[in-house]
Amino acid sequence: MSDDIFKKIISHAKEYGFIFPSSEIYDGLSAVYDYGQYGSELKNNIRKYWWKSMVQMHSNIVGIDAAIFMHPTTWKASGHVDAFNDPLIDNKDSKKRYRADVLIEDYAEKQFEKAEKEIEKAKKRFGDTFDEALFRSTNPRVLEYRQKGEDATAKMAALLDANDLDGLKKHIEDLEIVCPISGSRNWTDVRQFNLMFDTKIGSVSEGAETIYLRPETAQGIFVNFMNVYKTGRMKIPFGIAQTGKAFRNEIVARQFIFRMREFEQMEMQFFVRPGDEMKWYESWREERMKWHLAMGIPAEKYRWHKHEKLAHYANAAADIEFDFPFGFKELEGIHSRTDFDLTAHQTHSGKKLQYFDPETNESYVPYVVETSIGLDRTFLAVFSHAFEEQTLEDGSVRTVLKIPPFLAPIKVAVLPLVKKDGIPEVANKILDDLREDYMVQYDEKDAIGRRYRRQDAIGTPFCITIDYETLENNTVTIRHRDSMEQRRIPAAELSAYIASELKPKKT
RNA sequence: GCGGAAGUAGCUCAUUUGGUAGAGCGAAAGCCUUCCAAGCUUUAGGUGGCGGGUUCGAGCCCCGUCUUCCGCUCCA
Repeated sequence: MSDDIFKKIISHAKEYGFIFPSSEIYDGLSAVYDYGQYGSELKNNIRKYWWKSMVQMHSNIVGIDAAIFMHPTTWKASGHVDAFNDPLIDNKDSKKRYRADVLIEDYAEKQFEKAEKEIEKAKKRFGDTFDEALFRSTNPRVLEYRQKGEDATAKMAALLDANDLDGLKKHIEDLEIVCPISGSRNWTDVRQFNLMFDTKIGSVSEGAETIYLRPETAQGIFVNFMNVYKTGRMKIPFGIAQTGKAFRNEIVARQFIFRMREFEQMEMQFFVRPGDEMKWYESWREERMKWHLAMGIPAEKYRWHKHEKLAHYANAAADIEFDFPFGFKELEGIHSRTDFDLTAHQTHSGKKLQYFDPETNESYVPYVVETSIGLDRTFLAVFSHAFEEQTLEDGSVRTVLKIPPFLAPIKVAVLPLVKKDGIPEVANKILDDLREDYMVQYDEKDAIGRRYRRQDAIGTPFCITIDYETLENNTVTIRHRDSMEQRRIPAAELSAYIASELKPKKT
């Protein structure tokens, strides 16, 4: 059902110039897409809406545009080099994939549990006279289990450090670890999945250094913290915002533009005094949800998802999920990142990344509350929610994109009712007047009803029609996309009227 | 990456057992029209994903490959 709608949405996106598969004439490139003539407009408008809300509307937030290439140490400090390098292994019978290190850790955990069980059993047997500490340190069974577990993880750590994947596989086989699903020991080789893209910097290939395409934009903000703080006369609390491309070599990339290898993030890192972070975390959660709702999309399409298991850098995290055609999925994350990143960069760079607080007369590494939203995902949220096939009273079907007017790629279509009697000339005059302020389109081909439908299909909120009455009193009709209703207004008032209709909703 | 399904015009699809491709919508040019798709004329657009094999002959059968879609571990 919704699968069907999703397919229609993808087709529509292509057919009307919103999104094309990348390099399609060469059969495309998996999980990479291009934005077409209307798609890039919509995407730009969403980005502008975000930038205005975050930067222009906050006197204590500034924007930057950091490079995609960054010094390789950045990613050691951020934890991405380690966290994004997973050794994976498949069980050939169950077809399940596991992280090799997790399998071994689970095995070790099992050994520890066995040791605890021995202790429990002994407790029951000896009753009150039981000396747990003595038993724990002397019982051969307990010691053996604990030793097994510790050996397993110690050896694993050594193998991981040496990047010895064959050794890791042998280790799993030696420990006789079985797949929890199939129960078999029929394992594939261990393979390393590096989720960061790398490339070489330097024109000569020897001596060239491996660098990564950033997997998140946030680090470009952290490494510029001192620059912005010093040159921008910033006082805590303050934020730094940035939009830009990020790259992840996802193992599976799916669901149209929802998960792409190359995607665009809109992030804001908000620097606060340590201890204040929960207050700001709550406040930004509220503010970000308002931003979504101000697009006029109903609240029931959104929900919160609180993280139980936190990433290595966070002490609180929640996601805004959106009801996509394939279900509720993450759209934006609001994370309290503590001082993890700045402290890590301070350690790795040897440079002080601290804020001097004149009120308390002391320096500290600020805490960070991050808002991080996927631009492509927001695009998909807006687009998929806007897509509608309406059955009208006469039984005809109207395909319409109910994109929030202020985000629509084309704001106004100017349509002469007929192609004669000087009407196109008047229409072109009006078109030129509006072009200065709005993305406009002119169409004189085919019956008027068909032209309306064409504009509906690309989400144009307003169609202006010039008719014979225009020639008499210089008034035109303006048709609203969603209601299909028209009103007649003087041509001179058009620009002001449209401007007032294009404001985002206040919440 | 593994398993399953599928790749024919911009989109949705047809071509019944192999005989060298069609429709609807869409697009373009024009005609007709004073306000909500489907009026008329004309036109463009496909090396049937790509490569190989079987055959007198392959969109259809076989193999390989690429891509997409649906499930699994990662994530914005």
